[in-house]
Amino acid sequence: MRVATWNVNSLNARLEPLKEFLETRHPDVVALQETKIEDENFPEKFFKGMGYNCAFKGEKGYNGVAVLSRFEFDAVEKNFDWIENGQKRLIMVVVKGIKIMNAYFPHGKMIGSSYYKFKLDFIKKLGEYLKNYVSNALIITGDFNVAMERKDVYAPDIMQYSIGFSDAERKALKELYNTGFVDLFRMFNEEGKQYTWWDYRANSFKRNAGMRLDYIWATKKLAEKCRSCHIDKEMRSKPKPSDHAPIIADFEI
DNA sequence: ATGGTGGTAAGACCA
Repeated sequence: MRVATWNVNSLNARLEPLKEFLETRHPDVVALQETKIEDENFPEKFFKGMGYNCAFKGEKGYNGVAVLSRFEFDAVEKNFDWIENGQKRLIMVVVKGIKIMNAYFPHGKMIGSSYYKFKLDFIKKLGEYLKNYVSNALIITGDFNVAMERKDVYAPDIMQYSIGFSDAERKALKELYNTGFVDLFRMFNEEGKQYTWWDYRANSFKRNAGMRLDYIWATKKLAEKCRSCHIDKEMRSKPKPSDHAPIIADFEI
């Protein structure tokens, strides 16, 4: 079973690259973030035609999450208003007996801002919710908007004072992680300078000035069945890319 | 590299 995640930065703008991704990578389940599309306009038939069932929750212009799956959904849960405060950031599905939480964490804007406090609160509440399920087969994936370690950012000494790598954000994410997850990418690759996001500006991709903000985490027993996990950097190098690269994980399931 | 680019939507806002 192949699971992927990708912040597409607008589904409409990324339909062609996403089509190519599905046709060449053959994922079974794909978690998408920043779809920026309301449910009535979601191109469900387009994906159905490619063999994917769709679960989605979106809004116009901002946020929005979706899951594409070759397997039937055993369940779809969208009611996380107490965590996301009306923003469309969380959708959870069950496929093949595995719970998959697809999350688009808040950006936080500026350290100390109300957006920042909302981000920290979001991570805390999400952790409290997922704690109930960590003894089972559970995946949390998506754009977490926080880099975990110094080697996950291109300039750690400077960036510890900027959004996405501040102490409080890293601490909050570490607490969520320590409830019982394994970072699948780090199971196979301990090297630094392995990023999932590069700013569109300032030639960041060519300079590899990026951050590792996107993850696929699995609970421990499920992680033991993971055979590979890599960042699909090629999708970031193509024309009209998202600013994020997909991540792909393969399970012996 | 404190400026840059890109998406949405029609002037800013968000990332």
